[in-house]
Amino acid sequence: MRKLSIKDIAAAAGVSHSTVSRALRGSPLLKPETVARIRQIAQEKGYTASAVARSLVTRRTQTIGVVVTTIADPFVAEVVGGIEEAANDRGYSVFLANSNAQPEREMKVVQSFAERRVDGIIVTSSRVGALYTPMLSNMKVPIVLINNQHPGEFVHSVMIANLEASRQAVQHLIALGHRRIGYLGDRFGYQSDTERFAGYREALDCAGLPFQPELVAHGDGRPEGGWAAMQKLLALPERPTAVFCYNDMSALGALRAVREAGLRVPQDISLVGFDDLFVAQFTDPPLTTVRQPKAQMGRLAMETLFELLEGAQAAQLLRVPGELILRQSTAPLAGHDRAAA
Amino acid sequence: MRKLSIKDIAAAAGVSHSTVSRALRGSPLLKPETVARIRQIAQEKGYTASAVARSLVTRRTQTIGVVVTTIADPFVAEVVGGIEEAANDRGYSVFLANSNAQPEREMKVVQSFAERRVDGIIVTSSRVGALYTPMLSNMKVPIVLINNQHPGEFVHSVMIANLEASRQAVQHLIALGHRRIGYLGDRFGYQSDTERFAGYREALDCAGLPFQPELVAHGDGRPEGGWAAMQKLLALPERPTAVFCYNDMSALGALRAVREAGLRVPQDISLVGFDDLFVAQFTDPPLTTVRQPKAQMGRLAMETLFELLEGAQAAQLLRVPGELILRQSTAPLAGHDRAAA
DNA sequence: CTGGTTTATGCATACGTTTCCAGATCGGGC
DNA sequence: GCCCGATCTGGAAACGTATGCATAAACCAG
Repeated sequence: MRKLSIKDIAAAAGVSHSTVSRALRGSPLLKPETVARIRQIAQEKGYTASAVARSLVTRRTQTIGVVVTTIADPFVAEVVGGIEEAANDRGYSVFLANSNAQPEREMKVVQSFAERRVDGIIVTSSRVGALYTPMLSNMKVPIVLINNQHPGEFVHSVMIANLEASRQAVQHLIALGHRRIGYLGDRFGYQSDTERFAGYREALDCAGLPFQPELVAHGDGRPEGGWAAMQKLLALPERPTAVFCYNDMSALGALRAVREAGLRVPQDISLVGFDDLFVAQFTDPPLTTVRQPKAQMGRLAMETLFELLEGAQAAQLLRVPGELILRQSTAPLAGHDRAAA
Repeated sequence: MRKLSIKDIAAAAGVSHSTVSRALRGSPLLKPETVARIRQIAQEKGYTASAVARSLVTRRTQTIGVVVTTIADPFVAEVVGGIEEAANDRGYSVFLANSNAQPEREMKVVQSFAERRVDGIIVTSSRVGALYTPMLSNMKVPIVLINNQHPGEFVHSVMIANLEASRQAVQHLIALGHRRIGYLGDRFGYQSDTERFAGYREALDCAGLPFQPELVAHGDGRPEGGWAAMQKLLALPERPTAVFCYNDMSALGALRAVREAGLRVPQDISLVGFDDLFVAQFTDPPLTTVRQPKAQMGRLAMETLFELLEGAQAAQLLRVPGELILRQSTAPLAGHDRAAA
């Protein structure tokens, strides 16, 4: 038994297939009773319209492609949740594809999106650099990047306000009396690392604290790298009393390194993360961190895409503020009277 | 400038559009040099075939729909990662949709999948019950369920071997000398809860331990519910010395409740979870739990779907084993000599 | 009753592919 | 030189929908 088409139900209703098409789309040209009758019949027969045939003629698929490094990353998953929700609200479906941070794979999935004629594309935390953009921009669909890791002005993007957020985080440490504050960054030179580092520097400058290069260490954005980087900082002749970590994943590793060294957080060392992953609430101690409004960033990206699809102007770059979440991994410097800070 | 079609490049090559179609698909009918020439031209002109037009005639979209409760759930995200990977390996794209555990929304997205003519559907942790299946089965596409929460034989599914895994987890506690072992379950009566509870009972029976109803409490599968349920258990005149939690999320709440009661895990109470979420490695103490091979379950579901798509028989029910991961939230019963167990 | 509007419907075409069938070209055996 | 088969290519129809245009029916004013 073939899937039924508009013609089958046209035959059943004794009208032309154009009439059926109009009835189902709710055209005002038709007599209301005709519309009702046809819909009734379609319903009874269990007819479901073919979006693919529709797309062929309308040249719109009501579909967007989302490429992520890996959906298993909790940060990414929440962003995608926001995207999907916003898309679904407007009748769009989303294609999801993992790039696994491999440029060639990212190209491949974007190619596949092009063949599927998605109306737009959202890319999160792309690590694909300059070679990337020409390809993206010569396909005719609008593209929005979320927390893009390589600077570039040509496309639309929504990003966390890295500099302000990290400045605020470090200022929090300074307010607690800390003077030797480490920065645990990412060794790959991504934009978010660069910007967060800049915020760290700014906070030091504002407080008149000297920048000490030996207090900077680089991980890989994951617990393992954070662990190794933290060990270096702990091995310093004069170790930092507080460390601002590039992201929560690094902070997890850092936390472990501190504990393994027989020290306590926050009594011996204060730790701040970035992202506010779910896990941050459940570490020991719960992690002070900068919250990124992940789902909202997803929604925002989707809404930007909608504006673009409607031919409207859209902001080239949307910066959303982070929020410092105070938990128990930060404490006043031992022997420091907070009021005196 | 319109997107170019097969005809545009046919004109450029001085052949018919049928020939172009064959060249691009790699038909053996064509002279190899013709194929090469046409591909060359298509390449130069930046042609990308339209999957939607193709789908219309082939009646295959090379597309599958995945419906999840919410992609923000880390468990789900990993499963979806496995699905996407397996799909992508074979040239399939995946539509992702959140149901937010609302039946009507789940219906809606499945409807939308039907319109898009997906070749198959995968549903994870569906909480939609019986009313659901007729609809699913009368659309003609194959469906596979992952960890379905309502029993039913009509469709294909892959599930974790709940009973065996939970029996093993509880036996671990028994081996540690525990005798008063609590079960912290889910109050919604899902299949996974039922089965895990059965495993708990079996383990008690095997060890000749009495089942004590007061040692069973129900949460909601999330930290809040686990927290509340654990408080009840702690308030017992004679509290359990170990608790097996239905899932890691509940265990997180339980952990917090224990700590708030001024007790220590595992010295005062041993705790076991289920799922092995990422967070389980980073709690204090790290959580002993049953690992579900999430990505693999996703792959398996996808592969089952492929078999179905090829018209092959496929197992109605695939059970994958869990794996007990020993961490630091379980310890021998205080004053108990393990060797004597 | 007639002619001109308005209203409701049907016809035909287009969207961009795939694929069946027919036709053209070519080489070779007789 | 002719015919046959093999090899390659083109023509045309089909997939299921949307929509511009033509047309039929109904209405109303004169």
